[in-house]
Amino acid sequence: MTSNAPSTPRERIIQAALSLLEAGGVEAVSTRAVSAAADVQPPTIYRHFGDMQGLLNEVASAGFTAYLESKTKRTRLSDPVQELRDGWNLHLDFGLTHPHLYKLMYGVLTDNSRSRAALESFGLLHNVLRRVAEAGRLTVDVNRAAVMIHGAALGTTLSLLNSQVKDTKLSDLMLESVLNTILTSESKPANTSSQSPVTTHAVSLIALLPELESTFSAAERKLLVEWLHRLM
Amino acid sequence: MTSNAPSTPRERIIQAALSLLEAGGVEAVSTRAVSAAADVQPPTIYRHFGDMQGLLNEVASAGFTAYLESKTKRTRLSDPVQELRDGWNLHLDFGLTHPHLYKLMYGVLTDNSRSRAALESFGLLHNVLRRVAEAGRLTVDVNRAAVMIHGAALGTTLSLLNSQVKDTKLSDLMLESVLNTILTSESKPANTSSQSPVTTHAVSLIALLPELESTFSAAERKLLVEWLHRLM
DNA sequence: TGTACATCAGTGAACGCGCGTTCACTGATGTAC
DNA sequence: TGTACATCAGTGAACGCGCGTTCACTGATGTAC
Repeated sequence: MTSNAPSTPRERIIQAALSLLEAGGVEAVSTRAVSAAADVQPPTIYRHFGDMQGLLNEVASAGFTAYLESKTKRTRLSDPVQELRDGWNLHLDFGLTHPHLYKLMYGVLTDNSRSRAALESFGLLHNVLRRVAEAGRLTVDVNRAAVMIHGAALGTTLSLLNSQVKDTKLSDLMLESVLNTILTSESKPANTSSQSPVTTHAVSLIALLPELESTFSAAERKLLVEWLHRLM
Repeated sequence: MTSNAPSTPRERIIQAALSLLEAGGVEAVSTRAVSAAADVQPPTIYRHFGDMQGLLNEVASAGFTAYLESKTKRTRLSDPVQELRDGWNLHLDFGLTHPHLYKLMYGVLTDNSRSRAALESFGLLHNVLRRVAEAGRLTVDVNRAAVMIHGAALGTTLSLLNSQVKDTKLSDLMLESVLNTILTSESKPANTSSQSPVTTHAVSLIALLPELESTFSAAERKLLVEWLHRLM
């Protein structure tokens, strides 16, 4: 299992902190717990990272880098918009598989400005968007586009993390909403905002169904709702 | 200044906790600090709220309610879409003026599910969206629309809180992006005729049914058509 | 109306604990001459 | 090559502190008869 355990104290400390973070959240990362798990005395942490906050910063950065490296497929594609989509999916996947690390990275937990790792990821997003802009496909300022995409990704990720039932289409809908706003029309996705009219009518009917008390029996109503949902 | 200081210990405790929260974040809300500020002994907190978590829950709820009440203009408008926009702006304003309370409410800080206050606000959103759906202007399921709007609002609020430079147009762009996805085009409202909207949707669905070759079995289709006819 | 009793909000003091951090140290490694 | 010295990563032990929580209590208020 831990065959390739890192050998230097510094690496062991970061690894131990990362494990504690993923398992129990940022509150589980204490100097005592870390030093015990890394088989080191507490002062060693201070020698390497200055203080607890320095360690957390390093953990965020290391965790993010490790995740990025594990996804080596992330090459530069010819189509920057496709790269944008890939990056979005990568962002969500990262957040959903590493919730505590994710929250630490994006400074949601503290008042601190974002971690180095967050700035790095924001830089990647910026670069892709610049290429989109160079291709003449962006309708808004690069920075504004970056903030929009990042905000949408953040909100979507946190919503999915907090919700019990995962809406698998949520992520796609959110991305297409934003792309629809920031991309020129020729590069817009085919038909997301204007979903098939069938869906619209089904949605409306379901909403109006309670008014139709006497039209259907309970059993009929149940089956009808089920069918209408099939159309959405 | 504090002319109208609440008199009961319970009120004083909640007020004190709220003040500490707004001033120094959730970490500043300790039993010691609260009891000192409320001029009460620590055990009084336990008598009223069970434990620290209970107090925080109450604080989130009270703070949110107080904010909502301060915005009494929030009446039921004839246009639910306008109400949606108002609600969005209210959400962002709340988050930006009460960052710590906001983060506490929406459970971003902990693994806990959302607070009672968050559920309440989500319920309000749900209600407005149901009216939008009834007006035939929603292209997606009510719940999905609610999750999308909430996610976008959350991400936008947190992004603005974390960023140094506030992009004042960000909020509007995000809202319009989502609305563009979940609303039907406003220029062609679903019910122009004098027919009841139910009839319109039923007619439209029946007309579109032939496109849905694979969605229903022959028997299902037959029954569905019969039911839709009942609505005409 | 007066007495005896129950209820219970709030008090005062203390508990044990884990926290971040610091101090004086040791002992291995590298460097100058 | 050998010796003397500087550097510095890591140790072992301890610091003071504020934390959430608990205990036994007091004294005011309400209620039964």
